[in-house]
Amino acid sequence: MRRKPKELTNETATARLRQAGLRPTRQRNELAKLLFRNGHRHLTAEALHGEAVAEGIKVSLATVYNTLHQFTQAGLLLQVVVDPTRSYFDTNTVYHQHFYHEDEGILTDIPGPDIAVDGLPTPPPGTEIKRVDVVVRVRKH
Amino acid sequence: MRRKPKELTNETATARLRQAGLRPTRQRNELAKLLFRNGHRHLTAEALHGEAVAEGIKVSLATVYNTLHQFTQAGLLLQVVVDPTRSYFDTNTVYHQHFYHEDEGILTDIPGPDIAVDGLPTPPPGTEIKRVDVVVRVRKH
DNA sequence: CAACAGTTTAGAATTATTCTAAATACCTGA
DNA sequence: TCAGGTATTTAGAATAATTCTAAACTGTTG
Ligand SMILES: [Mn+2]
Ligand SMILES: [Mn+2]
Ligand SMILES: [Zn+2]
Ligand SMILES: [Zn+2]
Repeated sequence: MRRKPKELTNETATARLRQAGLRPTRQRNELAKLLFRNGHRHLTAEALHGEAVAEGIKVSLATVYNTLHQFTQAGLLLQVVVDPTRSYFDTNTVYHQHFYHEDEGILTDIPGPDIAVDGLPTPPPGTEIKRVDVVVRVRKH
Repeated sequence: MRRKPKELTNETATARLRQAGLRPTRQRNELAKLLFRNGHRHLTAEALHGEAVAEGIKVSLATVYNTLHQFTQAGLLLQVVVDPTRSYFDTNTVYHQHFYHEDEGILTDIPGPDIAVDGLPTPPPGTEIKRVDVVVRVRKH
């Protein structure tokens, strides 16, 4: 049972960008390939930039930030807030929740059936719920 | 049914600091009085500093940061992470969850019986759950 | 009250992130 | 195919929250 390294071809990446309404540039293609090549990922802008540089992809940090935000707006990514010092982006855009490993600064998806949040009250008048985030903070013991 | 303005006396503040193992200085006393004078509060370092200055209390922003962290370590405050651009501190230290009003950048406690999170899996081996945070993000509609 | 450790502070430093505005790359219509 | 226009990229400056430094000050204790 080998995990197939679901490499994105340039064409697939381009198509995905187009249908998200984003012009497929070299940088966006490359970043999309890094982001979506294999399973779900949780990473920071710095981390993605480092990865790109390590693979010889020429892209500036500003573009990585721009791209992550554009992908987020387009629904290709989700931004996750767990640490006051940095932002994480999640390639898994279906509803799910997270473990945050405080020692290592690593986010992982909570597996299994979805977490249920019971006892949610009506939101304050004039407001609507946009999203419910659950973060389970764990530590090595 | 008037809400009594539960002002903290200097003595009460001092006592609270002592039993938290913190030396009761003028700045810590004043900040404690602002923080704990009336109901629960959710505020940023900048906000608390602004409030202090507005009331004529002489204290530097660095001290506000120091104090908020010391109070947090001592268990008098809880830090809440909901916005990647700033940290909130909560004077309500019993287990509870939050609404985050994204438009206004305001945190409020979720009232009523505690939220129940069902379906939490066992944490990854070698780790223990430190805290479960639920943030209900709301927006004006 | 002396003396020391703990605390405060101004200002510099750090870090993540955003902004600017100039150069470059896509895309479309001719 | 290509010119022209717009979107994108980028280096570097700017911003903003927060932390650090090291010198001055203050609470505590004997
Ligand atoms: Mn921050
Ligand atoms: Mn930040
Ligand atoms: Zn995830
Ligand atoms: Zn609260």
